[in-house]
Amino acid sequence: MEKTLFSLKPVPPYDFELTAAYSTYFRGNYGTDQFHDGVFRRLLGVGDALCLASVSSSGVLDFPEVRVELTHETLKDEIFSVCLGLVSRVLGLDQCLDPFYSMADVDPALSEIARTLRGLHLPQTATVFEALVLSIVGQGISAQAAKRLREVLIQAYGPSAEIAGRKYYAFPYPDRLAGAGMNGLRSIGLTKAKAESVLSIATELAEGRLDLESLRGRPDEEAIRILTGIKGVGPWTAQWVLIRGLGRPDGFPCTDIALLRAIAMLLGKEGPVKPSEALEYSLRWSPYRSFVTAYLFAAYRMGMPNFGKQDKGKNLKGVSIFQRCERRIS
DNA sequence: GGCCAGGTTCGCT
DNA sequence: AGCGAACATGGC
Repeated sequence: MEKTLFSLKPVPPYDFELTAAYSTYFRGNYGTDQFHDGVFRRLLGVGDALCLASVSSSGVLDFPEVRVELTHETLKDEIFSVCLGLVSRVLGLDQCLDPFYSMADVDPALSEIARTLRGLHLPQTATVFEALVLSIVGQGISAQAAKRLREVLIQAYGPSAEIAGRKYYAFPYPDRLAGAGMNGLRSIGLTKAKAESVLSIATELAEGRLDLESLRGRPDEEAIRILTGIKGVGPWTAQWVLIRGLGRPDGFPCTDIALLRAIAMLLGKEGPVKPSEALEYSLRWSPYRSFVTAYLFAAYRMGMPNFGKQDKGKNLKGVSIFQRCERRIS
């Protein structure tokens, strides 16, 4: 194993800790991602090689810099740039938040959350395939159940490497999931419908009959049309792929129950908010609705005041990350 | 044990 | 167009 060091400069403002914590859903471990003691780790599949990225902050909010350590078995030079590109994508280093903040600053409902979470970028998956599969797996079940199912899938079929006495998993390649077959996918707890959907996508991808990465070059509406044309992929899933996989700024999964709850709280509504109402209201946030969605989820998970989940606010070794961010409100 | 969770499809009216 | 059922799992 070799180690190679790099330094990258994210677009400011960039809160490394907050963004890395968000990528693990404020739980320290989530699927392929780990964030402990200020170090974010993720095993990356590059071609037929594996590379562990260990990332930590070496800057501050408005002058951000991250230190990237790549652990690998003698990689070719050109592979490094691929790895760094993936790190940048996964941690959202290149996103510019300024236009979103300009919009949020003058929105009474949003301004406090945006200020509190200033520097939170939107973590993305390494591939569109990954976002799609993770979303399908998480359909219609609780966040806890989704986390568990995703982890089982990754650990059962993802390539792994043991480094410094610790085991890491990369996200499964399409051919591995295709090879798992219905039996394999059912056995980890997917419904028949989800297993069929994942299997068909993985198979078509592995056989080169489907190219999800090419969605990056298409406009939102077209990407949605193509995605929802896939069996098992509805509007909710397509919007999350837009946000998590394609890094688009204006995704909005208006049928998401947790998002609807968050919006109800944001607007101080007692009863449930209907998807159509949420969608109509959200138009004022366009074209930055992906950021709104993520910031609402983050606020919810961090247990911001009047935002539910107070008990879950303590994470990262019992210290509420909210308490750290709270100091920003003047 | 029942019901709701970060939905989608299919088969009915 | 709109409604209900089935689907697997986790937590309360």
